Amino acid sequence: MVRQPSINAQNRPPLTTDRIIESALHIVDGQGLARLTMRRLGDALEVEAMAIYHHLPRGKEQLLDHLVAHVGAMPADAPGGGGWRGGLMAWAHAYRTRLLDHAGVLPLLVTHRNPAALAGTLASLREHLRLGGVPERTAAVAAHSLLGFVIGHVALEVRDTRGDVRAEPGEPPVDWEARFGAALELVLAGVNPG
Amino acid sequence: MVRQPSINAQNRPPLTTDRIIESALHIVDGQGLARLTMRRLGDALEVEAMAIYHHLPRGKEQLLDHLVAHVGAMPADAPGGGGWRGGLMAWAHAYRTRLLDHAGVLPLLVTHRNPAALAGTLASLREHLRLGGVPERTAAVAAHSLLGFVIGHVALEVRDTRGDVRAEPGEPPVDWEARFGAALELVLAGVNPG
DNA sequence: ACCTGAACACCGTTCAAGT
DNA sequence: ACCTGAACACCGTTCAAGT
Repeated sequence: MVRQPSINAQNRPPLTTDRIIESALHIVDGQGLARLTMRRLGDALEVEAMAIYHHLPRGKEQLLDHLVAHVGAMPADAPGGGGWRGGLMAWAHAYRTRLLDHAGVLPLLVTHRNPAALAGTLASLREHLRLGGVPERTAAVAAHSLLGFVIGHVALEVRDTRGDVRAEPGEPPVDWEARFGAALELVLAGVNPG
Repeated sequence: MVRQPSINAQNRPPLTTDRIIESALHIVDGQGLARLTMRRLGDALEVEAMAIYHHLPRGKEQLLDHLVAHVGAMPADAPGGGGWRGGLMAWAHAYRTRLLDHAGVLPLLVTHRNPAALAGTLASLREHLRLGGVPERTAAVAAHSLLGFVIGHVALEVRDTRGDVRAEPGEPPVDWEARFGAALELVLAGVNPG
């Protein structure tokens, strides 16, 4: 074991904005949004809570803004082999997975917080449709329709599934993966090129 | 002025669960969810915060559960003159208005909190479609698709509009009412009876 | 430049006490 | 039964101080 010269006395990595975001997301994913506090985040980073303010001067607000950007930004690629419809379906499935993996930040997504966070994602959806031959005006409507649908559908999923799995008397449990796919086809069916 | 006999010494109406919910919703609508605290709610009701716990033993959690139920529950009527499609469009516009009026509770809607809150609304949508001749399986998918779409689309609206009206350089401001209507038609276009 | 420690003004909630 | 008042364990954040 060769000791590095001039290693930090406490032997810990320097505090960076990226490490703060990553650690915050880890807390939200594992314990829920309510348990994300500056003091707990400081503990996780082995630092006093107040040290965070040196990297995020606007404090917790700025931290939450970063979480929204981190989870909500996911541009769609230009339409490829599967055609624009197939490309959008793949994007929707991937975006759904992202939202489900970070369901704790979903409440932050339906707020005015960080208005620019979803702008890039929306713009890429419009461009994807435009390149697929969908006229400009329809593309704008379809982009809002698709992104809104995915967010709202995941909200319904989270609402129904998270928590203890209790057998309901009447109805069988919903296969959300299949349900989402079917609803997605229904939504995209209404979009016509030209 | 005839004085009522046995009037309350403090001359205030008795504290009820309904008055608590109503007052809480008023705070959320006017000042935002973050400013809804048990102490402020007590002030608004001219009561000590701790008095609320006598009506809502589970405290703030139970209060928020009530807000979700109050805003999220809005069954669709059976299909009438305008046909099932027209009925669903009217319902969607009304539900959108409801959500926009109480945008502060939207973050609570995309949580596992009060899982039963939207069950009645969803069931009424399924029944509406079923009565309109849409087969059972398609109706279930379409109900999730429609409710998810409305919630998600309102989320995008809130995200874009709330806050200071700043003129963006490139794009003109979105007419959200029209955009929602167009996207709604697009979503419903995919639903076919029989 | 980067982090700490104490302090301030808040929270939600409990618990014994009042009427 | 219904409400109060004090208390407890937390919050986010400021600010002067350390290195």
